[in-house]
Amino acid sequence: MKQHIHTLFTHALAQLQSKDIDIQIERTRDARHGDFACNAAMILAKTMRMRPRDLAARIIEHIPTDDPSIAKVEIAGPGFINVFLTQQAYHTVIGDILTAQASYGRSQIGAEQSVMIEFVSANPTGPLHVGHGRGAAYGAALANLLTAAGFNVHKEYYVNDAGRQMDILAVSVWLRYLDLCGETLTFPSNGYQGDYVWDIAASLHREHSEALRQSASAVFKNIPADGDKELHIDALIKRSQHLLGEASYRLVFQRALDVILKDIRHDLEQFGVVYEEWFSESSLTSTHTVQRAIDQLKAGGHTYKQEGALWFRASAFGDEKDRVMVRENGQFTYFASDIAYHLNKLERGFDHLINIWGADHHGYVQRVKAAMTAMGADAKRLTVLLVQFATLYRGKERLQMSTRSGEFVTLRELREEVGRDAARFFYIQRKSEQHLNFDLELAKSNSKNNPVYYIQYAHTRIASVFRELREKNQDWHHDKATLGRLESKYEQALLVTLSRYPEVIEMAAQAYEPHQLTYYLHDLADVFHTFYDAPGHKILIEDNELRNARLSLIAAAQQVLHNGLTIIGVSAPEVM
RNA sequence: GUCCCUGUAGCAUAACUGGAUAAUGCACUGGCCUCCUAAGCCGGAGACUCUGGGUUCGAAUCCCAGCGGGGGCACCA
Repeated sequence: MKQHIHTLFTHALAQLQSKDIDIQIERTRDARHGDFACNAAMILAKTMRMRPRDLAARIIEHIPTDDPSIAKVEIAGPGFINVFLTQQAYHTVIGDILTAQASYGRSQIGAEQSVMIEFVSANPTGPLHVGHGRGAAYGAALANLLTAAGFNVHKEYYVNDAGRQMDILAVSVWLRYLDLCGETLTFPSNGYQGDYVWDIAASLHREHSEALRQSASAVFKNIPADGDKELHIDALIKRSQHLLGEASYRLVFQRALDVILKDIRHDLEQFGVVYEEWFSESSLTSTHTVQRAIDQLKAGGHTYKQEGALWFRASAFGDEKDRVMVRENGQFTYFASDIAYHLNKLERGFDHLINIWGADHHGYVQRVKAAMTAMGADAKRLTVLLVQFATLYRGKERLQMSTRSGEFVTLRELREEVGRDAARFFYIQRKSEQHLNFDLELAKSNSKNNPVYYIQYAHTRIASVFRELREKNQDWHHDKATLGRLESKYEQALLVTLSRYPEVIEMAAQAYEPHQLTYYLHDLADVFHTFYDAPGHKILIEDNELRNARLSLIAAAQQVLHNGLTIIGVSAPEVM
């Protein structure tokens, strides 16, 4: 609809001047200003040396008067051109919705371009906590939104299964295992202390009995004191690898990784978040992609050696300073893997890359883009969306979240406490760059006033009407000839809101802002509830024609509620 | 110190990305169930959009300065 108006104005302007002008058509806030407004006259007034209202009058002359969707066109205020639509224009919306069904609102702006969205990608060193939930909900909703906008979306989780944190996890598990074997030891303060570590250790103990046992004194002999936490844990890693030997260490390491990854995957599935691919960081090393990325940068002359380390000249590409890729001890940095990962993404041929990162990764954006540029890629293909932290409160008390100390609140706990639908909705209700205060007590105690239930309830009420209709054995089929009976302001408001849906999808997708959809759905539910409760607006009435017209209307509303809720990952229940 | 995000009713957030009278929920308050689900509806009160300049026909939105909140500035991941 909006597109149609846009086309009419573009043609009208083309007849007034030769240049192509990018005009804006907007929904009006106030019904007295019509349905759509165009501000072209005010913007062009200066360059055309005319008064805005005079220019508006000339533009209107070139709007066809016989267009079936336009009732009238007016000039208002400083030079707005307001467009009023005909009833007929709105009636076609219902037919569109009922015909297209689940695909109503799908747009072609994506033009089948491929987009890869990488999100969550939490280290597999413990269960997901509530902070990860935000990235999960946001990423999944954004992926659905982009799909609806006509993009080919590929969702991916980058598994950091290499590196020191994983070794710390493996050692943590092994030490707990030794404890279960009856060894007496002091657990390193830098180790992972969550209960899940005990669980993994217990499973190892059940399966391998004491086969992996070493004496605590052998493990801790000559290990630097825990006063220097980093030194202490690093020494323990080396000692564990030495005592266990390659194969056994690998066994402990792999067990920890498998259990946690399986848990994360399960957790996300329960949260309604599924991926096309779980990409392993260590595969980058085994396929020599890291080395290849480094060689490519070397060949381009973007590296240098200093103090035994290999540096990438990131500062030459807009980063604050140069970055190390290969450490003095010969190991790749995390950054080196990251460059390789992005090289791999580029090679897979995606048109757009989207990374959803926590705000703490802010410093990484520039350097990754710098590396892409240095490798000859267009850094604009990569969009990094930073999601601010979610802070969890229980009443006034702010809860601490640290995977290391094990005192975090997990995503699973949150889901069990407030429910999947409410959690998904709350997470994306605000802009991603806005801080999120999540008060558990409020979410629980106020669950009846929850906006998500308000929207779902609208869907349920409609389902209930159709249940009633079936019970009465009454027949209904959409007949556009009856739509003329929809004359009240309540019915009109519903029609207007329903017609906005495709525009909302496009705007939300283009701005990467799923929260726009949550607000729209609340609007739609609001307009529906008002209609439903308005005097004289009962749906199942004797007047067949009006009844059928209203049934068409609410069937369309139900479809749009369903479509929108599906995109944000919330269920559309038949009964509540 | 520097870079990024941010400041809107008591609280939490919107504002079609520069448009017309700043919207929604919670909290507060007055009404509505012989009626398709009251997880609902109708009404009331509540805002100098942090401050001071600037750009514009028009600013919560853009620019500059200041004040407050969060985050980043590793041969950690």
